[in-house]
Amino acid sequence: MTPAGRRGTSAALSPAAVSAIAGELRLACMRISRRVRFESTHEVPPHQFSVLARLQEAPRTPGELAEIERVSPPSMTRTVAALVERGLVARTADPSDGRQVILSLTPEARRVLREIRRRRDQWMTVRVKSLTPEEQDILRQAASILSRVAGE
Amino acid sequence: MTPAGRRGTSAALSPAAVSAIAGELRLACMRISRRVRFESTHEVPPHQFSVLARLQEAPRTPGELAEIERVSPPSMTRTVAALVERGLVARTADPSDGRQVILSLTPEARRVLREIRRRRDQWMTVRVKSLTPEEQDILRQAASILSRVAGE
DNA sequence: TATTGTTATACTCTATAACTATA
DNA sequence: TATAGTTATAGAGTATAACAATA
Repeated sequence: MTPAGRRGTSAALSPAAVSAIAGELRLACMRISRRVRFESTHEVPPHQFSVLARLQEAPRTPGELAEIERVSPPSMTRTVAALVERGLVARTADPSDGRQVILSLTPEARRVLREIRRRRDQWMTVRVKSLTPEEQDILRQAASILSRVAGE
Repeated sequence: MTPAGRRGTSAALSPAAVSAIAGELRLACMRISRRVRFESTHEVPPHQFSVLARLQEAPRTPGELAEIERVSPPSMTRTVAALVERGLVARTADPSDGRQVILSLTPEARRVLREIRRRRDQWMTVRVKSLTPEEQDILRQAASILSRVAGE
């Protein structure tokens, strides 16, 4: 009866133990995030990257982007203008509503996004590679749990 | 011979598998970090929080802080001025070198830091609590591995 | 008249260059 | 003369308020 681990079933952890795990995980995630951001921040500033990522999911209007990114419409106008200027975002008129503008990624933007993500993943890949197979296996299982936690 | 997991020993993962795990972990960490930051960002802006955290490690001069935070000395002057104004940082003259200034946290700053960290940890604690004991156990093991990865 | 988006203006954080005080 | 820190000034990003075009 080990305290936990290596078994198909585990005893429930004490609230204090859960808090300790949560605190350590939280801090580790924030540190990793900072390191990764620092690694790839020289191509596109964070707020521009965030908008590009949203537009990769689907074309959107400036108003939608402002709401999603929790930023004011004038700020989004400015950010979008910078991205259009850089040739990363294309503007097209909405055929059914003349007030709206449809924003979408250019091929160049898709290339830039791929490159940034590749570099970010590489930072983490190098570190996971250096772990033992047992540690890698724990992280394999943790990855799907943390994805679920992050997505909630 | 299971592909991986539940055993004391694991087979080495393929490079592609390692990359996939790293990518998923990286993304999850960044999402969690963003959520946590959003949760507690209303007390002190990020750059001020970062300086307070550095000063909690040890009292430092403005120049040291500027170098650590990779920011220009004038920017640090400004950030420090705001923190002094808010009563979170105290300035004392260096007795051995009249050009330098020693910055340290006030008791109020320690209280604010505790409160911010408490709220951040709480966000994560709530989510870890909702997992099964088996999942919690995986995260318990993952936490120490990720801490090591983050600290490198 | 309401909605979408932009322009006008101001505040904050960042930077580089110039300046003051001390070593 | 070199170093620590501040002040002067300018460049992004954010915001609110006012405006133009369309529904």
